[in-house]
Amino acid sequence: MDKDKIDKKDHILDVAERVFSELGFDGASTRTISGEAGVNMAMLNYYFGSKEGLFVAVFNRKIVSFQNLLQNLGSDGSMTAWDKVEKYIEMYAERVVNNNCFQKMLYQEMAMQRRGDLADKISEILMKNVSEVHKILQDGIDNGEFSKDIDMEMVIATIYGTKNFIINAPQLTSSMLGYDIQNDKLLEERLKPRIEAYLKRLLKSYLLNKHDNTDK
Amino acid sequence: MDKDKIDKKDHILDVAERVFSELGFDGASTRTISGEAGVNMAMLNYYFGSKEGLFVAVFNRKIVSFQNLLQNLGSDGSMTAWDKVEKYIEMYAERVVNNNCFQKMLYQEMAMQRRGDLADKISEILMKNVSEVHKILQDGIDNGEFSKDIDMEMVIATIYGTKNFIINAPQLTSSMLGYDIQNDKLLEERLKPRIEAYLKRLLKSYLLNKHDNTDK
DNA sequence: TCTATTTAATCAATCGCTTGATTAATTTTG
DNA sequence: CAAAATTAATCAAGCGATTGATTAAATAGA
Repeated sequence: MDKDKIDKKDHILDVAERVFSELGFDGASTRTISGEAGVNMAMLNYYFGSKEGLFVAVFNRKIVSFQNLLQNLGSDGSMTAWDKVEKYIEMYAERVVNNNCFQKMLYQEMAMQRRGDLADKISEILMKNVSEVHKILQDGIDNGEFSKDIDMEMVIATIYGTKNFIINAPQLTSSMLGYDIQNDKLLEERLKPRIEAYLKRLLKSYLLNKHDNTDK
Repeated sequence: MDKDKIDKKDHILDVAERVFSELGFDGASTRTISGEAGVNMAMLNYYFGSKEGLFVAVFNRKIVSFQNLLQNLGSDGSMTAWDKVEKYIEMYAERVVNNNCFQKMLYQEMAMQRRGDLADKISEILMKNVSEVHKILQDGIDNGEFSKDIDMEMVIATIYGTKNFIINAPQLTSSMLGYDIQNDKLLEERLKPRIEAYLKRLLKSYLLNKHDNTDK
């Protein structure tokens, strides 16, 4: 049946997503992926053309949800800029829990920029999100909510970077925080609200604060 | 000659460090490393035992400079806690320029936590740095300089994460910032001072600021 | 409707290649 | 000469990819 076919491809993508993010592109062999998915090795090439094709397929499946996450938020006229930032932080913290496996793989692949076209494609997609946040921040500056001399690009780097660091260096951050962030329960109940509260307050004091010009 | 031997090993380590950080552990083959270093492949095993031994050797060579970077700073009684934070940010921004190649590899390896013992070793080393920063922040709280309810661990994640994000996703951040951060000149003249100024102000407003307790 | 034909899905087997590592022979050094 | 350093050649293992055969499903022809 058609439904079964789609399910099977989706199942492969699910497994591939997990294995890729656990072992990286190189570390994840097609044998491992097909083995864990319970399908013949040749099926990967049959469905996705190549190993890289499979990787791209995993990536593409996520793009849609990536795309429109911010769209509505940015164009919502009923919220203040700061409300939007808060809302974005909440959406982002949510992804920490749900998509961290995939995002880990994504930034791994981007970090070692082999297969340059793919890394470019990834960053091109992410730039759309960046642009949306950028727009929100710019609006906040324009309407006087935010300090006019904030470094918008660095703020974005902080939001993404803080989360990525915690997720991508789990041994270190688990040791730092005193609990295992690879444990889903602890991730949801402790880390997620903590990141959320922290980022809100950190950015609130930076964006809204009126800075004095006296440098020590 | 003894000097030549040491030079040769050091040359291999230089090349290995670069190739590892460009291609990752898996992507960097021993043939590539030995080829670019201009030595026979077997020399890597002759000198370092194995590929992983070579990686550890590259890592160990850096440890010493890692270790004592913060040591003096933390135990300096003549500085305020905030002065120490500023100084640390400056030291850290300096490393952005000088060691980003190595640090990239380091976080790559930690991210995909295969070869668990190695990743554990890396994070164990880094925890020493984390502890030093933690101590500085705690001192600041204790003497009333910093707000008592700051999230110290998250602050650390922000410092490391912001920089790592910029360095590890160069395509994305170059596109964001409008100039190529892989260009050493631009990295030194534009990115480094920018990160420095940004982190100082970001953390200053967070650490020193007195927050009101009204949540919208 | 029943059969014939085409298409899609799946498989085991294997191809050529690269990997990290090792060997044994050779060269250099002291 | 003996020890250390270096080399070319080779190893088994694992890789991604492809093959040709087999099965299941869909379609067409009577």
